[in-house]
Amino acid sequence: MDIGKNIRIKDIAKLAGVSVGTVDRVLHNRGRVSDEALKKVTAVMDQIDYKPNLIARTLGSNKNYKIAALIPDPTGDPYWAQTNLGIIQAQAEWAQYGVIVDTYTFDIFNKDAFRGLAEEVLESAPDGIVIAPIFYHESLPAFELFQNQSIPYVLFNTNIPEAQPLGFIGQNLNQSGRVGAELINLGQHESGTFAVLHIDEDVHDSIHLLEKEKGFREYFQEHRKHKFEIVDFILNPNEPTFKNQLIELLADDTLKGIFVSTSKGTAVAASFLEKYGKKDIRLIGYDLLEENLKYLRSGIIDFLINQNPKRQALLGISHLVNHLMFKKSAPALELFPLEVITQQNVDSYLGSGIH
Amino acid sequence: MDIGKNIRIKDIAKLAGVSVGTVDRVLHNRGRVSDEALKKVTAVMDQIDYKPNLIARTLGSNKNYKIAALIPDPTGDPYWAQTNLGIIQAQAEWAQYGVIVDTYTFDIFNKDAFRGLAEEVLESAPDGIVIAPIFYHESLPAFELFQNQSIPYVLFNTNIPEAQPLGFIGQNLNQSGRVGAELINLGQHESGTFAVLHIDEDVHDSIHLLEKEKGFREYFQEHRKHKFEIVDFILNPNEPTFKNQLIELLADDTLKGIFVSTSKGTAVAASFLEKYGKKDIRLIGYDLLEENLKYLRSGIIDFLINQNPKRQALLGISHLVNHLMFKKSAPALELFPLEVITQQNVDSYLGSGIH
DNA sequence: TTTTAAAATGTGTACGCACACACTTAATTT
DNA sequence: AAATTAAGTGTGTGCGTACACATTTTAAAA
Repeated sequence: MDIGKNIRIKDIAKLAGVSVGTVDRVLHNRGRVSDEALKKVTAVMDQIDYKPNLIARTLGSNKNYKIAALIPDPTGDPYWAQTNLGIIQAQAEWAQYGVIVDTYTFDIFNKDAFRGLAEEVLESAPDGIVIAPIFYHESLPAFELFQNQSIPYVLFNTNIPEAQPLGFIGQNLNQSGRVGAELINLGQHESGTFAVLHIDEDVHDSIHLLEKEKGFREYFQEHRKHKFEIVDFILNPNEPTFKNQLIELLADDTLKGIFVSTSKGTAVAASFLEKYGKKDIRLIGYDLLEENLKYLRSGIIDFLINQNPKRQALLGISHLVNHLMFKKSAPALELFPLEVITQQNVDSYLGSGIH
Repeated sequence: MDIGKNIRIKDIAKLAGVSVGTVDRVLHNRGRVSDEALKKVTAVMDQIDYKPNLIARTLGSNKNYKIAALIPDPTGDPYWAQTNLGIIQAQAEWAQYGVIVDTYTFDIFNKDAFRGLAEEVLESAPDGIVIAPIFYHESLPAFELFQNQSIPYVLFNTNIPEAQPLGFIGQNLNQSGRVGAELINLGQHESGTFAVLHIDEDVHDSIHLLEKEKGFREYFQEHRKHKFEIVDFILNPNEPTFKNQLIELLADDTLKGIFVSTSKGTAVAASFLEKYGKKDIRLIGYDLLEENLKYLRSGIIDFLINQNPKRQALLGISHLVNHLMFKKSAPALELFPLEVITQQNVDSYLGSGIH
């Protein structure tokens, strides 16, 4: 291995017996180059392993990139607040590289407002967009707009197969449900009932939640050691019937475990288990939200599956910057590991700067 | 927020009414600067938020950094092979920035050879060192050598409190044992026996393994719901008595679970459980080694705690590069999350490029 | 006061790449 | 054959920082 200096364009030029300008034209195939010169340069290129100095390249173009982040309003919403933290961290991390991240938030109950927002974003002419497209139908026209203006965009949190983004960052929801099933099933030696709860103020992403339930049920079909009954509920905590529905569920003495498909719903379910002294019912939910941590530490919640909303946002922006600034491509599909959080390992996650 | 161009040294100079050279001297406090000039520059610095352009800075210094990685010989050792993979990945990742990583391997049974290696490494005059210091006593003089030559070094895998490295990358072993205890205890409703096995060809890091056991036992002292007996063994698979010791252990009908403190030992224990049809005994071990994955998928192993040797090495080198090249400091203590791996989430870990 | 040293400050260049522009040579047109 | 256009090629500059070196200013010594 030759340890010395890296090969520069200048070196290629010298080896090929042409000027740096010609090499530059060959490398980026711009301008015109004679067949003869082209041959000489490509001959050298085949011989050596030229790796452009990304630092120098970036310094030269030295643009100030503007990135737009579209997420649901994080105010009073612990899940999207985590996402927002990821955006803020990305902002701080990339600020010194001249990257500016503008966050645009929308009301998760107001689909119409979302339509207008996409246009508002475009007016600011961003160089790239990261978006958590929780509205399926309303997102499609937005993507078309982005595509027309050829603005690269990255999806996270919710995947939309019809879109053609730079990449998607999230988790395999079906497999996530299977993990939930596996954890709820562990060490259960008697038959009984498991409940799947979709607790959400809104139903916009119920499709995604149902994907988790599908995985959950599939697991038990493949591992039918004991006879388990699985019941499922789609609950809205704002409905007056909500409380009674849960109480009725808890009254079932055969209930062995509860799998909550939403992060916010997890704490709600936990509060009921605590209130009615049902500590022995295994509870599995999502995400390291403050409330959830409290119940995890007190033993009400047994497992949390970490969706890592913060890092999803952080990585989404990093992908975009790598694409824009360093012309580095990232995998189109970045599926995060399905992290299992328990009382004993939760601190190791909270302490780790990466997560 | 002012979106325009970032503030450059040139701008500070103009605002302070001095030259860029003076600003440079103030920023890096080199050379002499008059009180008056110092005051003018610091006054401007207080006003504005100057963030040096790391790209330009790096381009200028444009050195070829040489990093030495000291690890146990990965040949025929799946754990250190993972570590080696991390080094190779780091190599590829940083190659275009002019970073060269030289790997020095040593025999885990030959402490004397290790002493010589440290000197050999120093002869190559590396700019930084990453090291997995599995020999406690033999490492100390090596660190002193590094310190004397003021070569920055990063520890990973094994922490040595007496050392003064740039940072340590690893896990909290006590807490790791607690996680093992928690997982082995989950859903166990009858009293019985748990075994802690330290299966290792060598005893050099038994101190560290015992730290895991300590955490394991502490967990049960704090959560004494049922009456559990905990037995522990330090076993060498090369000893002739090894097989019988394990068979004897498995003959105990009250045995509910086994916690293996080493990654290689995990597969060994699994093979015994499989051979003697003791599938119901809960088995918890370490790391995503090929062998372990096989037993995890077949259900012999119930949980693996991921120590992520690959990423430990990768991150160790990244820390060093950030320090050398970008003058960015990293946390002195990077404790990885204690990742719980199960049959259902293992693929999400293997598929993820980050892990 | 002049000389000499020290302190303070300014100027210039390299780092590697991208891109603008000027220049040379060859091919057409007038 | 001269003038014009096009094709091909080389030169030069900026990006922001770091650092070497030249230059100016100030203080101390002769």
